[in-house]
This record gives sequence, C-alpha cells and structure tokens, in this order.
Amino acid sequence: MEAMEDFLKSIGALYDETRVKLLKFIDMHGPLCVCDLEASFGMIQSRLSRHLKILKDAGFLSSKQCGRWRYYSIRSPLDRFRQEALEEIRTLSVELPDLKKLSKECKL
Amino acid sequence: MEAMEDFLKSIGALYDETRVKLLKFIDMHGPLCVCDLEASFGMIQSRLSRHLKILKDAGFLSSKQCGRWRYYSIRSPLDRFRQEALEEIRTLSVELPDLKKLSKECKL
DNA sequence: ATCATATATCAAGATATATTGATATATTGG
DNA sequence: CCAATATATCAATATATCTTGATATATGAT
Repeated sequence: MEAMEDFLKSIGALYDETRVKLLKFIDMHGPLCVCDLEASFGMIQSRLSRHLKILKDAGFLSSKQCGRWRYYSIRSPLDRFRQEALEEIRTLSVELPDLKKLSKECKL
Repeated sequence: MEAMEDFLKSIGALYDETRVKLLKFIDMHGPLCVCDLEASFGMIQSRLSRHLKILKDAGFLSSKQCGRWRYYSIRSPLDRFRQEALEEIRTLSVELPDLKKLSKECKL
C-alpha cells in the first residue's frame, strides 16, 4: 500500500472513541472474541464486528479462528508508529467496562 | 482537556491528506503565512485557513502575527505522541509542491 | 441432518467533516 | 482616511463515516 494511504488508514482507525476503547480493552485483557466484547461493552454484534475489522485492516489487530469463536488480539509486532499510538492509548485514563467472558477455553 | 478528547483531537487533525501535506510542508520550509501556502498549493484561502486552525487547535502548529502576515510553524516543543506522529509523516514519500514564497521578511 | 450460536456483511438513515463562495475584521501603504 | 492585501469565519452543499436492523455463512451440539 502507498505510504500516505497506509498512514491515513492507521490514523482513521484510531479516530473513533469506540475503537480506541476496544484497542485498550483488548490490550488489557488479551485475546477476546466478538461475543466477549459484546457482553462487556453492551454493544450490538454488527457494530463490534465492523470496528474490529477496521482495526484489523489498519494493522492494529490480528485474529484467529478457534472453534466457534474468532479471537482478536493486538497484532505483534507492531511497527513503530502503531506501537507509539498504542502506548499513548495505554496512558489515557478512560472508563472501561469490566470483562465479561463468555467464550470458553478453546481446545484447538 | 480530557485525555480521550485531546487524543481524538490530535488524531482527527491528522486524518486528512491535505493537513498531513501541510504539516510536512511547514515542517520542511519553516514559518509560512497562509498566502505562501495558498500560492504553493494552489488552494483557496478559506480552505487553508480552516485546515491551519485545525492543526493549531490540535497542538501541532503555533502561529504568530507579523505585520500583515500570520506565520504558522511547527509548535515547539511537541509532546511525545505528536512528535512521533510528525516523525512518521517525515518518512512518508509524498508529492509536495515547490515553495512559492510571497511574504517578505518581516521586520517586527 | 437440524438447531442454536458466532460472526460478517449489507442497506438505510443519522451524523460528522470537507469544500466552496461570500462576508467580516485587521493591517499596510498611499 | 481610503484602498488593497491578508486572514478568519459563516452558510450551503457535497462527501464520508457511524449505527442499526436484517440477512448470510459457518461451527458445534444433539
């Protein structure tokens, strides 16, 4: 992808309070499936699925399917700028919901 | 300002190709007035003025009035995240116009 | 195979942001 | 003071993004 395009994509992914919170939450609580986030944030599934896709396409998240669940986690490694952005998000004092984990251990 | 609000403001300022180019251009060519940018980029004045205000309000630019011109430059110092964002922008290979400087040396 | 659960995607409406042209304010030079 | 230049702001329109509800696909349990 072109440099500017890639930069704007990463910036665009961060330009939404919901996504910043999701990123911070996933960073804190490790791999989570959509349904965990749905329960924790009280958001509808299509909205979460969309935001996760945007964060993934922008290079902040990776996902892996495990059984019936798709787990999202912080992509590793992050390039320098995305890493710095994540550090900045870690420093933000933001009210986040408690984790409500619905998905069980995945045996795959 | 609240942490999240401030973060989103800085991100929002960067989420526009025009503003990224302006930031890079001002970073390269030092203090410039609106009319210099107008001539260099071939953009209308109201559009430039608006984008410069957004970059300034977001903490990336400072301005000082000198005679009939208002000069915009990179704010110094930048906090860590904004500095990192600027570094990232410096690395972007982007086509920028040549500088056309209309404003004269300011004697104030 | 059938049903329930998990996730992704699409269409429609609501909201936010960008661009333009017009207008207002301020400064310089005559 | 008056005219020209520089800048900021506003209103209207165009464009992009977000949210919701509906639908489609896939996996696991019975």
